[in-house]
Amino acid sequence: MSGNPNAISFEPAPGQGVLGDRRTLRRVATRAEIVAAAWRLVRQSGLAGLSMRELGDSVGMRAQSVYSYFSSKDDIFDAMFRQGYEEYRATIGPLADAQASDITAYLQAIAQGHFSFCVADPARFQLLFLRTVPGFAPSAASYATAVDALGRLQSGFERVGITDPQAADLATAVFTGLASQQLANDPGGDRWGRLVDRAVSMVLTEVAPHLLATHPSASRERSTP
Amino acid sequence: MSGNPNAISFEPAPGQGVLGDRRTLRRVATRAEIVAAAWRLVRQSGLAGLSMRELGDSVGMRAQSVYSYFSSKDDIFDAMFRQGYEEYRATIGPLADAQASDITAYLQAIAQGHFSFCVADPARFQLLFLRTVPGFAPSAASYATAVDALGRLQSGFERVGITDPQAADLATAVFTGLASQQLANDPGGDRWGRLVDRAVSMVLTEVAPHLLATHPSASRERSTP
DNA sequence: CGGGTTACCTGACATTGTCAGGAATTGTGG
DNA sequence: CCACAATTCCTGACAATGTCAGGTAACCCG
Repeated sequence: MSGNPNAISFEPAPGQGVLGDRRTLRRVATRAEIVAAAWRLVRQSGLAGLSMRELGDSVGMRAQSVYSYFSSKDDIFDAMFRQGYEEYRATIGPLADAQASDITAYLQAIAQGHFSFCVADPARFQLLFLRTVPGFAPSAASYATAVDALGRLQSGFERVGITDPQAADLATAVFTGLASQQLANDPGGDRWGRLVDRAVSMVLTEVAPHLLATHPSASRERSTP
Repeated sequence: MSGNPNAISFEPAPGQGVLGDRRTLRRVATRAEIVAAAWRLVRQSGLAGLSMRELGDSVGMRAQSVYSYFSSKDDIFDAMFRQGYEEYRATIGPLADAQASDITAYLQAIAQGHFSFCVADPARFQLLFLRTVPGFAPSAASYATAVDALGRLQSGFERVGITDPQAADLATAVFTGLASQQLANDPGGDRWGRLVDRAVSMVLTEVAPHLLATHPSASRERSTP
């Protein structure tokens, strides 16, 4: 069973000593290299433009050899999906953990971070948030990563008083909707990006007006013509 | 030049009399039949799953024969894009033209219509609003149709006092964002659909509070636990 | 230095969008 | 009515795709 070429393992064979993971090390490095190359290609040709041949070329091997690292193209997307959400977590987490004295400023930082993350890499946004790749569905493990990462957003919302799940859904829809519109209708511009702060105050007024009332000065920041 | 097989014309040859559009009639009918079949296939296999062979089969011809009606696959997407926005116009137009005595109810009808239209056909939503098809970009004519259709939404917004372009952008982002989240994270459910009315009142409060103030009873509708 | 695992390769297959060229159908003018 | 012209649809073929099967060379351990 350990010789099954279909079993893509990137953990050392069980029962093996501390040594011998020289190969394993090299293996995970190559996997990472492939995923990095995939991101590179995807950024310039779109998600659907990712070609196994090209991917192989860009890491110096034949397309078929990639299959000893990933069981299929979707498996590569899965690794990208996971990594994308790890990046997301790394982006949003610190913002969500930050000082939240000024509710509006706090949520603005999160919303801006979310928006920037989305528009910074359209292909990534499409993979993580749009579920638009032909037959791709994340594996359970990758999905768990996604849930965890989005949980950080959620907990950020909670800290500003958005505890109602429906309110949180509304907030994510607003912020993700801005990014989506930006990418679809004005890529490279800021037609929707400049609305983020306004959207924040809109959402806060809707879902947590009581908290805003205690900081009446906070919602005035966008009134510079 | 009139014998150029690459020229896909669905207008009668210039200089021809009133008769002789028998062929032309048949031609546009077949084109429509092809587009209809394409929608059917796309609805069950996704946008990227549309195959020329399958499409040909489903209208009773070979894939290559489709090329005498459409110059390429993208050309078919273009026709679908156009038709999709004509449907959108037919959906939103009447709602935008309706009586607008109760501002909130009026905008709710539009928002619900928009949302229903989006989630009714995920493939269509993707084609019209997400711009996620590999190399596709709408032709100038189809784009004009889209602009016109979206203009109806815009004019609906204007009738409830959303005249600021930025406010309109914000509103479309909110409503389209809800649909996008619904399709990506809870297809078939209504986790985001039930937030539409709430989103309407949120948007109105943000962009046209003065108008809401004159109808204070209108924004109370969602307070049923 | 053997033996087994691993890394990569070549070859092949089905499927894709699309071009080139031929046959059959159709509508029109003499 | 019939020949000409246009159109409709076909068959063949090409390059590119994702992926399977099987072979060879490199590595690591005892």
